[in-house]
Amino acid sequence: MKSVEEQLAILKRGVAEIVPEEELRQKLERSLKTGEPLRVKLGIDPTASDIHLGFAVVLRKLRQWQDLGHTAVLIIGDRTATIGDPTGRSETRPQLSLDEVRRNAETYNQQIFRILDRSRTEVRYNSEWLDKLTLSDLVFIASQMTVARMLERDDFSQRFKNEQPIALHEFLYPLMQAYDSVAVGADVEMGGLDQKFNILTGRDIQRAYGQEPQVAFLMPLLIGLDGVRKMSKSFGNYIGIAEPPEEMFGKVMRIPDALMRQWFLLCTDVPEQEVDEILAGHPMEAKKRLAWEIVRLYHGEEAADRSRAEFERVFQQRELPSDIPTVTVPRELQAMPIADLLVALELVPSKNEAKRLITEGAVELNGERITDWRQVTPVRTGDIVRVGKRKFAKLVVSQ
RNA sequence: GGAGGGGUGCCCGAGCGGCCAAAGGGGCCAGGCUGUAAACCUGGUGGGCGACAGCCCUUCGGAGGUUCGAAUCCUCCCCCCUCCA
Repeated sequence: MKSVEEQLAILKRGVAEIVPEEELRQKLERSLKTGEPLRVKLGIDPTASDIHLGFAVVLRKLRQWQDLGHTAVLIIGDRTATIGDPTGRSETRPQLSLDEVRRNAETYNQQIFRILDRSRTEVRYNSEWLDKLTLSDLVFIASQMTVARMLERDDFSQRFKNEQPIALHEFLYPLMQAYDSVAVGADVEMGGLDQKFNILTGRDIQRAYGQEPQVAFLMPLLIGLDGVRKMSKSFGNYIGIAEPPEEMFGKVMRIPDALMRQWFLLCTDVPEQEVDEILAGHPMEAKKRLAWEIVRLYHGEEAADRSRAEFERVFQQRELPSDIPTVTVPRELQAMPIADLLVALELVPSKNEAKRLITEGAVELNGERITDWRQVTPVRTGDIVRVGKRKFAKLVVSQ
């Protein structure tokens, strides 16, 4: 086992906050002495099915804990998801049914172990203990928290100020998450910076149950593709870890330059010093390296090389992608106004949209811009249609 | 339970009888410029028909009603917020 200092050095890379850091050191020391691994908790509510790079930041950190010999306690919040985490929300979260949650959890499980080490992960569902709580348990837990503290939270106070409704059950969420820590006896709880309140509440509730409080281990929130807001499915500014390599590469290339440093530190294993060297060079080269590193992590080196070559071909050399999806054109549609053709082939959602795009010069047939949506050009097998920057289709006329 | 305010397009928000498919902003899409970055400039942003004009259909919480005509007025219902209890 590595020394406490070595462990801390690894763990602290990219971290946002450790509260309180001194307690973490003590726990690590004790663990080293007794040989007893720390129990590092991570709670996830399977509210969506895909895991994105932002969440991967926390997962990757948890993986580091595992590699240092500690135990990851992964809590699937099947019960808490039916409450809905109010963190950062400007409105009440939809409450999911237990069924939906379990279905999402399936997908999660498949993706999550692309990052975590399955053999060193203890997976628990929190309905296991939350559903056993009695009313008097709940009253006891709730009595540990005050309304004032709850309302201090930025998300709640914002909503209160903006006259947005806050449902009473939303107050229960942090308390239940906190009780999870009691149930599994967590030494450390991981989470994004936005989880600070919830995780600190865990300390209070653990204390109330006579347990040693956990340490809050908080990772920064990864900024999403828009360069402004945190990466999140609901903002649509994310990259899923299961996305195809080329897609991933292309999306990384579209992030604002200013994000590169954070992304390098949080999404790759490139040593900090090397990151600085990379960033000192041409920004585009740096970004390609970033994209390459990320793709490699989830799809392997070969896929990373391929994506890079593809990117350079299509967007820098402006050549056609090597792999263009084919679309079958029924024979009778072979000669019809181009706008209708685009709709019929489902390359655009409506004819108005097709007209718009054509008028704007976004549509090309075999490399030639089409400007009149009424144009009737009989298409042949092998013709290439391009819509906008990134949408290509190879036509195949059916016999 | 009482009093008041409010529900508008993906989001915020103006409109309060016709000129409203609905100002303005954000987001998004496209074009330009580039490093497919950002910033910036331009245009677009319900659907359908059409020769750029123009026409038709669906939309302003829900259901009815008044009117030649309603997002705008009336009735009932649903939901949200504030204050008092």
